[in-house]
Amino acid sequence: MAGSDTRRRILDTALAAFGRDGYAATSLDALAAELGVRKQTILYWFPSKLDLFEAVVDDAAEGLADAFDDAATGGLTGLDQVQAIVDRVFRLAVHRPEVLGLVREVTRPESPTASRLGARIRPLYDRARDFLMREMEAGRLRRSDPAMLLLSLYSAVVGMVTELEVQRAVGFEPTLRSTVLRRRELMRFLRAALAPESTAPATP
Amino acid sequence: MAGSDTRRRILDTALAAFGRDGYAATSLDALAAELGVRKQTILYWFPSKLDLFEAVVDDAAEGLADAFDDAATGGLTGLDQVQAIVDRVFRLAVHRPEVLGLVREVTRPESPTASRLGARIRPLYDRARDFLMREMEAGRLRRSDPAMLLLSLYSAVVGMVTELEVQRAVGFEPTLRSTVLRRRELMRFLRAALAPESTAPATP
DNA sequence: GGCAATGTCTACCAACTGGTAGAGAATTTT
DNA sequence: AAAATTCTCTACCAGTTGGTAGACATTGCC
Repeated sequence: MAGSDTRRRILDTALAAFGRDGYAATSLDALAAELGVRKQTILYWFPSKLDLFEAVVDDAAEGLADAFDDAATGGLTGLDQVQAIVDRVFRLAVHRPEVLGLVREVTRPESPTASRLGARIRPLYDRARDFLMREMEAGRLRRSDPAMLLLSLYSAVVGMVTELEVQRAVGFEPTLRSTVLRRRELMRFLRAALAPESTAPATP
Repeated sequence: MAGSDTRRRILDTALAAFGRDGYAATSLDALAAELGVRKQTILYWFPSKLDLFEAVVDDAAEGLADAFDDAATGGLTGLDQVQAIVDRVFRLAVHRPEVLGLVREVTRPESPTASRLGARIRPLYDRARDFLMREMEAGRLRRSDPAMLLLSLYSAVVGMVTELEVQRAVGFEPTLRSTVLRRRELMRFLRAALAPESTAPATP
């Protein structure tokens, strides 16, 4: 079964390439060269470039779902659960930045599979919303529109993480220490915004 | 001087296309077709595709700088100044989403001009950092690492705005009302994180 | 050993890519 | 009016793109 190993390798390498360079800028020839294989081998396993991309998206979505499951099986609640998920996403971002690059690529409205992502992400989204509603109901999170809040969370986390790239663009290389600091900063952000209203900071 | 009008039109259309589809997925032929002109006319004004892209980036950076200037000339301070800038960015995002799309494209590490953006954005960045430091010094903003905070702000705002796209991907069309709500939600976020420490919300 | 299935390859191809060379209008300068 | 400049065009081109057709090798099965 060396074959399905090839399939696996193609998926992994393609994920890295699509996540790094984007769909359009990734050519099958370049991909094949990176794999030490001919382009036609790729087309044997995936009938077209678009098919390959969709398979990669599905694969990545599965991986993301697993990561969330992993973070959600500790029986945590409220802010602790949120923190666990943020930690998990950060860890993912550190040793597999391509995955977030792919998310970024695929959420572009003109992406070849913008709608497909919708279907794949939807279950994750629904589960997260249910969690937030439950926690608000129980008074462990500040009450607000859970859908809106979720989008805020998503944008804060992904924004924070992908902006490692911006940091590079602005001119300084991100260090391990700065990454840790950033995660702490983000958690302060989230705690401030999510903690139940006990003592509201007065703003005239 | 119909010529420099052509140049202007090329810049505008190219900004839209690059911001919408990305650099690699935008072909000069398609661009020319959209402009009702031959590809060679584009290459007359900009010697190569990359030159065009750089010109577009410079143009957009200039526009962004103007927008910030516009928001910063009211003599506001502290959170009010932050709010004014956020409002301005949101307004930009609503009627010129391509600009933010371009920012997104250009902050990708493998972008053809990742480093160039650095140079163009740098002045904006420095100015903003100076402002934050001044306001922290004066006790009008909570004290923290200004560089880090700025990146957080950037990611929160851009994340929030570009995530209109994610919202579409997840399946529902963003309405005017939801956009307004989102901006309000973001400002709550920012106020919670930026307000000077008066009554710190207790978290055990 | 024969054979069928699986997997990778070579050889092509039409369409499209960014880019060059230079002709022909239109406008401005003299 | 002639000449020069500015602008857009037609005609190409070499390289790359995703994709097809089919030969060749390898494997497991009878």
